[in-house]
Amino acid sequence: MSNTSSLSIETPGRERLRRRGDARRLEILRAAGRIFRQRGYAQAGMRDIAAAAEISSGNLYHYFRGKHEILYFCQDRTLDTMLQALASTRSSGGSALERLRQVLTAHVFTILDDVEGTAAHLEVDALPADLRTTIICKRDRYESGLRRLIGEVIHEERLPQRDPRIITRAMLGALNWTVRWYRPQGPASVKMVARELTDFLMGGLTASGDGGAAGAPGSQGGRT
Amino acid sequence: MSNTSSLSIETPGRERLRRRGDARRLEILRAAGRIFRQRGYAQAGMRDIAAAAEISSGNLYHYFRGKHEILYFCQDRTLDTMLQALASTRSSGGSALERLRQVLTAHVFTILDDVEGTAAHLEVDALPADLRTTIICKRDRYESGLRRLIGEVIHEERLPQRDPRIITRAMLGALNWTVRWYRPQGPASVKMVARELTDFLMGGLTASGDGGAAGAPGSQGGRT
DNA sequence: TGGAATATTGAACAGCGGTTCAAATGTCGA
DNA sequence: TCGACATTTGAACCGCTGTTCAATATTCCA
Repeated sequence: MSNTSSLSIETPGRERLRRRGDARRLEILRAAGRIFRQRGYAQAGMRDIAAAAEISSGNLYHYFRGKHEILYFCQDRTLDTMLQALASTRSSGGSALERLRQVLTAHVFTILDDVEGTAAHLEVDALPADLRTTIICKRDRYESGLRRLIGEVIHEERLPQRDPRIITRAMLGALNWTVRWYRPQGPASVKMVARELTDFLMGGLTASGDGGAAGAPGSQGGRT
Repeated sequence: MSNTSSLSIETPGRERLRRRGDARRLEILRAAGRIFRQRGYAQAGMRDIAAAAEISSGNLYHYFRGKHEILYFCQDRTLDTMLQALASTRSSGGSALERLRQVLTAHVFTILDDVEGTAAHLEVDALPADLRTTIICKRDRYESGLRRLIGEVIHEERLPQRDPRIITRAMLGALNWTVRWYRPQGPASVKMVARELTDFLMGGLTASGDGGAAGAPGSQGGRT
């Protein structure tokens, strides 16, 4: 966080200033996160972000090198939250099934929460190469942690072997997709959505291990 | 498709010309679809699309009113394919479970197929208002068709009641998310991905109807 | 209080990218 | 072959948007 080159001795005053700067920096990130979720990175203008943060557009550049960096820190913050949730369940001592449920629920909240929620971590492609590799690395850490957890569930519950990579991504897809359709004004609360989603992802639609008749491997309809 | 104002009588020659124009129009849409999937709508430039379609940038405007319209037709085509798949299973006479499996598989192919696949239908927000409403309407028709099918499955198989709207969107999320991670050069073929995904979505992770201990409604870790 | 460092502003800049356009070329029926 | 119409081109246009900058205001320590 502290990016100030520590050449000068930090007097108490300086310290307070820096703190105030960091606070403002966080406000900006929150505002940017909101705008990004509303319009997407490409559509969000610096002037929009500035307005949402209630400062002038030029002033943004006093806290960040540019739009890229704002996006970068948004993503970084979100991923940190998710990694933290992953880590905290690891020490919770529950069964793998319970821990997975906790992680999935936390994921929904991290994305959708109206105050702190961000979906910026979905726009990786918008980052320049150097920043992108850092983020992708962190994202992969989260994904592989989740994958390992899913692997544990499969092992503990003696479920039929499946490719955990694809299952992980299926879950991430279902979770991340919520930003595309969830609206706070809508009928469902974040809590309800998280509940229903995890229920579905954990339990699945059918009671049998294999989803019914393995129908029609041959192509049918449209252009399969 | 035929947008030519039908004031003039169509001579056989005109007809052939129009057909040739339509063929080119389709080539452009295919090329645009590829570019959109690679870079996303915002990052895709008209000059890129033109290059991919092997024509000059200015010439694009002889076939489409602008970038918006290209996206529009891409989305329209994709949705038509999906609606067709939905309709064709309806008359296939299989059980609801089988039909759902078919639709999910077809969905993956429609998105990921290397020749015809498009993911443009995910970028609804980029459209201007008038075009957007048309597309959203069609997309909703697909979604509600899928939702109905899922409802039938729940009813036929006597599964525990859940909110079909959220389940539908969970499935759509898992399916549509594939564009974010699937790479043709990667280890898995489209067929394998479709198979694993539908297996997961149909059968679910666990054998029991309710995914294990309903762990910890209380908040834990991170900022839930 | 004075002065140095920090914050803040809004106008100006720059270039990227969608679009337009006049001109050249190709196509087809008569 | 001629004329009408479709097709194609590439340069020029222009508005939008990220960014810069010089000037002004604010903050805080001595």
